[in-house]
Formats: sequence, C-alpha cells, structure tokens
Amino acid sequence: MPDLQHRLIATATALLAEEGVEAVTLRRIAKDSGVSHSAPLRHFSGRAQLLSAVAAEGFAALGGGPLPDGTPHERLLAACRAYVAFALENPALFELMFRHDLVDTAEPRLAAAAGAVFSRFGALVAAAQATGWRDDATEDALAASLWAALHGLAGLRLWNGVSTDLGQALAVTLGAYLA
Amino acid sequence: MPDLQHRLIATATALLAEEGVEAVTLRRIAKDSGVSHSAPLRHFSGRAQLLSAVAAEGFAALGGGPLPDGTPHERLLAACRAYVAFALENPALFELMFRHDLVDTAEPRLAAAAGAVFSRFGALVAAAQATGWRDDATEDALAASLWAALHGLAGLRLWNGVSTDLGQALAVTLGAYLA
DNA sequence: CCTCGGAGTGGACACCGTCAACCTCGGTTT
DNA sequence: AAACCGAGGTTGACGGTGTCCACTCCGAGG
Repeated sequence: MPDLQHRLIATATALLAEEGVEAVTLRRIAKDSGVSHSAPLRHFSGRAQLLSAVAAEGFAALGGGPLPDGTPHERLLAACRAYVAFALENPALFELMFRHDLVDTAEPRLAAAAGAVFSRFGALVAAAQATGWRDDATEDALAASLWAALHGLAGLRLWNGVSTDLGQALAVTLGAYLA
Repeated sequence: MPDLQHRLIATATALLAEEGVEAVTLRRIAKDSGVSHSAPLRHFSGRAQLLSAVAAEGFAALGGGPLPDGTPHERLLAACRAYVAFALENPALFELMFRHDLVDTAEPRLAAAAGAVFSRFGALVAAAQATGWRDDATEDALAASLWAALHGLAGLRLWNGVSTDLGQALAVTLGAYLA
C-alpha cells in the first residue's frame, strides 16, 4: 500500500461522494483506509489540510475538462454549461470546494487550483469580448458576474428550496448574458 | 426570564453574528443563556430545529424589508440590491440560511419563510414583466435565474476566492437582466 | 392535600479533532 | 559491523459536541 497520502485523499473523495460532506471525518477516512485513527495526521496537519487537498482535486477536475472547438462564444457557452453540470454531478464535492470553514483557502495548492479555474474562465470571457461581445464591460467584472450567475444557479439547485426547472433557468441566464 | 425558547433563539442569533456559524453550538447557546447544557432540548428537538428557527427569522428579515415606491422596474432593482446587501451585512446568518446540513429544510416555519421570500420576489418579477420587461421568459424561470445570479454574487463574495469589485460585478449582473 | 406534568439539571454515551508517547524498521553514519 | 535516527504507524488521552436518560422542582388542577 504505497502512498498512504494519496490513498487517504482517494478514500475521502469516495466517502464524500457516497455519504456527503458530514461523513468525511478524519477517523472515518482512517478506518476506511485501514489505518489507525490518527495516521492521517502524519500526512496532513489537520482535517482542513486533507479536505483542502480533496477540494484542490475538485477544482482541478472542474477546470481541467476539455472544451470543444468553435467560436469564442461557443466555447464560453460550453464552459458555462460544464460548470453547472459539474456541480450537479458532484454535489458534495462542489459544496466542499466553497466551504471556507472546512477548507484552508490559504493552502497554496488549493488557492492555485481555484485561481487557475477563474483565470481560465476569465480568458474565455476575454476571448469572447475580443470578438465584440459585451466589450463595454471590464473583463474582470463580467467574468465575476457571469461566474456568480452560474454559481448561484448551482447553489440554489443543490439547496432544496426552489423547485423550478434548472434547465429553463439556465437558459434564461445564458440568454441574459450571451444574447 | 420568561420564554426561554425565544431567548435561546436570540442568543443563537447574536452568537452567530459575533462568532460565526461554527461557534453556534447547543452547549454554547445554553451557557450564554445561563441554563444547563441540555435545557435547549426541552424546546427544540435538536440542534437542527434551533438553527432552523434562527434561519427562519433570517428569511423573515430578508423578505420583510420595505421597498421604495416607484415603477415595477425600480422596485425589482431595489429588491435585488437589498438581497446582496442583506448577505453582506449578515454574512453568517445568510450562510446558515442555505446550509441544508445544519438546518431542517422541511421545518414548516422555515419552509414557509423561505417560500414567502421567493414568492414575493416572483411577484416583483411578474409585475415588471407586466410592463413589458422580458415578457418572453416564463416568470418562474426568470425569477429563479435572477435570484440565482444575486445569490451567486453574494456567495462568491462571502467566499474569499475572487477579489473583483462586487459593485462592478453587481452592476454588470443587473445590466444583463434589466437592460 | 395530593398528584401530575412541564421545565430545568446533571450524568452518561458515542463520536469527533488533536496531541503526546511509544514502537518499529530501513537507511545512514561512524 | 554497530550504532543511530527519523519517517511513518499505533495507542491512549483530553476536551468538546449532540443527544438520551433519570432525576428534581414547582405550580396548576383534581
């Protein structure tokens, strides 16, 4: 069993997907990995560090997906759809990624992974703006606004309070920005 | 000291605002209220119920604010600004209100309070649509989309990852929908 | 007067994160 | 070759948490 460190991350990721963020406890991860309850502390300075590693992988997966060829417009649209699709397919992971109380946002690898996602998204926005789309707004503000719109869509969906069809709402959102 | 029940909610709300959601523990609420550690269980079936009551008051405060007179357009705009202002002024409360792991979303009073906010928002959207604004979209989808955009703006702001100016991003968001 | 039930208390249990002491064993140094 | 030592894993402990249970207290109703 080499690399207990990676095995712990894998166990935690699996546990997260199967039983939700509340079940991802250090002792549980250790037990599921077949080691003693405090073995994880040899590889992570605490729970936050371990969860940060899981979240960092989440950001890497979120930002690492390939985008189809096409116009900047089409590529940006695909990225938007991919964002909310990722959130719906990995609800617990998506939740964890933005839980600043569980995760150490200052953790370098996590901050880098999250920053990479945002800067990649910003580049897509800038490319679309270069073709004349919404070039009145600054790239930063536009990217933040659009990201927030998608983020909120996913967040409200994962929350159970609103029951309206996500597909329709997403269409309205994309229409508001990309039309 | 009458009405320990209400006192517990008040203590929890204050504790939430002052020290964040992680500090709001049953034992801490009890101690700050001057009662024994398990007294709250006489009035709430568990932590989730107590936090649900706090969250319900949050929704009531969020949805209870007065709106200025004016055109439906202006009133909707004011509601949008009020939403993100509320989130920034009560970050921990806002967070709690959407934490389905801490709160019992099926709790009737909480569900009613949250539903009231959404339906009030929907009415504002419908009124604006009646004046011809974006009357191509269904009211449900439009309201959900717009709410999500605001919600995401607030959420990303409370998260520390993006550093762009919230005012600019909000202006872009409102421009995308209300222009 | 007695009872009886709601409200508060204190103790217990299981679980959690974290820390400190210990043990083991493979590689390094002398 | 012998002594060492540190990385990695184990065990046990501590304080904190939510929740259950047995107990007490007191005031209202018969």
